[in-house]
Amino acid sequence: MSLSKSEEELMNIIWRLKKAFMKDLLEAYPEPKPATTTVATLLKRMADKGFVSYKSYGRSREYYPLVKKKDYFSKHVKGLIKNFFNDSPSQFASFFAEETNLSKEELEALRKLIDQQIKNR
Amino acid sequence: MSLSKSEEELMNIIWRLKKAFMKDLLEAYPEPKPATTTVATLLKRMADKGFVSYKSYGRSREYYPLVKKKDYFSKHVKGLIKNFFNDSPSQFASFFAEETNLSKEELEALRKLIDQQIKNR
DNA sequence: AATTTCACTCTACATTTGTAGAATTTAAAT
DNA sequence: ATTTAAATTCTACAAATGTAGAGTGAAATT
Repeated sequence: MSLSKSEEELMNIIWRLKKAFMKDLLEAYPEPKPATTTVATLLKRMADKGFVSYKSYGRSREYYPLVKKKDYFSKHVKGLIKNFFNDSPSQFASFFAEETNLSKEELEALRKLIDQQIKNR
Repeated sequence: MSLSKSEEELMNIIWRLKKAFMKDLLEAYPEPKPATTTVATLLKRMADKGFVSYKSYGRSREYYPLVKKKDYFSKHVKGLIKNFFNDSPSQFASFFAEETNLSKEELEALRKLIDQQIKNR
């Protein structure tokens, strides 16, 4: 089960805030903000799908993520790689290096990182 | 306008084959293959969305992509980066380098590529 | 020429998604 | 205690998606 577009948007807010009440979520939305009921519906669906949970405080709830952003994202990228790059991360990586417009600084930082990785093997 | 999950799957087949008649598409599908009419519906929707077109040969059509895989994919990754990494490709890159399990060889190949990129600036 | 086969169109329908009003609950404020 | 305000639930509904049967027309086969 995965999140839809607008659920994903909300999920991002929740990850960012770490935990939040309804009003925090609404505040965090950019204009034009959705109706409270819309967010409530999304939250319910996301809870059903197992992506968020909450702690009740009287009338209201403090929502928090059940899935780590890293994990969610990992799965995402893996899907992309599988679909578009014959399941080959390196094929993907080279595409990425060529196509994304990284600045010289960014590229150098990235190289440093890769060196680090190589050492760690 | 973007492609749905199953449209994307079909799109991948079309990219792979470069051009294809209905029967080629069906052949290319893994088991369990969808009904012809299902594929036809998807093709129609994809044509409406501007992702594929076709050349008619009598009773049947030869379909081909209107959008390059590279371009489609690019947009995809940009979206991901925007959503999950504050719009920072390098942040994404480092995540990628850390999380994806590239082999030493792959990492070295990737470094070579990055060096190339750095030179080209 | 008659029949079979294939691709396409039309129609259909269940599920998921995006969005939100109405009603309800309940805490907070007066 | 009464009113108000916020959060939740219920209900709804249009659009998008996944899937495919029925019907049609034309090409290929017999």
